Amino acid sequence: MNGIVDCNSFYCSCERLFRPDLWDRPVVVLSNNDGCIVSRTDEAKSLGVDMAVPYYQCREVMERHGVSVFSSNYHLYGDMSMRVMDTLRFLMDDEDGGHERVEVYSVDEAFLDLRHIPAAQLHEFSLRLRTVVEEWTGIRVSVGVASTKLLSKVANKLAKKEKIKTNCVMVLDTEDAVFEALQRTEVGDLWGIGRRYAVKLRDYYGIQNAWQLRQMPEEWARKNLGGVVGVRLIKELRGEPCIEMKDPLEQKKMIATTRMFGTPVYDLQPLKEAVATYTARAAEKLRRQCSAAGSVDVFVVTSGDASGQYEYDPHSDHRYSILPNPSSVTHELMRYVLPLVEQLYRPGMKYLKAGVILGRLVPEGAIQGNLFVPAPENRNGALMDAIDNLNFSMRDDVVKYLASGLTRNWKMRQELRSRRFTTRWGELHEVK
DNA sequence: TCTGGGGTCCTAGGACCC
DNA sequence: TCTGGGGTCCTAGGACCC
Repeated sequence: MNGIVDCNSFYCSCERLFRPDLWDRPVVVLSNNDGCIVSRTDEAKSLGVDMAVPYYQCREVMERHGVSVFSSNYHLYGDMSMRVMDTLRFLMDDEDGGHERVEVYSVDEAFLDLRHIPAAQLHEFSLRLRTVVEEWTGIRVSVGVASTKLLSKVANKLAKKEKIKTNCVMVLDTEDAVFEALQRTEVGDLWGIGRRYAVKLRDYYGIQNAWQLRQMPEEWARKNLGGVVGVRLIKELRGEPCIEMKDPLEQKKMIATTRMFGTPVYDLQPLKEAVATYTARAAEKLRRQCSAAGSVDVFVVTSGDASGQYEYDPHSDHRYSILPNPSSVTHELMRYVLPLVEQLYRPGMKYLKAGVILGRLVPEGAIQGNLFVPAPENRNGALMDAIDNLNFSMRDDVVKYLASGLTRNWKMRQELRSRRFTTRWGELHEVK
């Protein structure tokens, strides 16, 4: 059997850890740039605060009801995530590095391979996971268990919907249980069915719930639900596992760093500084997984012109270069990135966002030589190591490239961020 | 004034090869 | 005069996830 553990309102739960006064109060956390709602507690949800809604649209309602609002504090969430995952690995007896039973799927979710747990003990074991994780980390989780990943996601969602009745744990171990769960699951709530497909299924095919979808033939899914993706979805609904546990050592195939600007940018210089900064960040991620990039892609998003258009009507444009030799050295990447910014720049435009995407990644140890271009003599590995170590140990960017700029007026807004309680000495929780 | 960031997988279609 | 069939590789774009 397969399980999934999912933290309840993860970002909000992290904020509550250090604010016990908010324990039963409505809380939300905002995306970068304080743009929209990315996490909300049940209390906020019942006030009608929806997920992914722009902050400015529900600000008034939230103020009226005294909702506590936080900017994203990724230092805190990242650290808490590690603690939760470590706890799961311990409880799953997953420490010897052999076959991995815990697959970290996102910052707040992990799939579990439960084949070693006897069927009769699955429920008790899941309850134990839930209880111990809460005791050790303070984070409450929900557990769903079933024969496939997709079905365990269904179980998890239902467990979370009826926390009191289920104690945040649901095991679908009989045909009847699966039937009932799928009947109660709207098709748009299924993992793999997004907004587009949900509308199509409901309006065009009259399919409302997951059980109805399960009755559809595979060939129909191949035609109308994204090819093999749709077929896999139907099979998983029927209890036939098609989505394997992923190898945790797999490397990323692309690495991106992209940001909205805190305030719009109009000039070339700050635009270049921002993109240079993103390049440095992306290159760090690249080196952390010991890869080198064979291509760089820069994109910008504009809206109207500098005269101040009213409507929000974003347009994006991009340019890319293929590197003669894959590289992971920040300033080598910048040498290809910055001319692309100049190509993209149009005076008088209002820039809202920009980003860098590193592609064609290869393992650093095995960079293929280019027959026609001599490899750079010094690969600057030691310099990059030194910068990475400094920046990592001091946490902030103490060493940076001049191309990244010094003033950084375009940096994102984060006006409501809590302290980095668990990762900064200077921001530790104080007990009086 | 104003809507995040970082990924994955898949398909269609064009260019090119023999 | 007239123009196949089979294959690969690449890119753009769509859909999805959290």
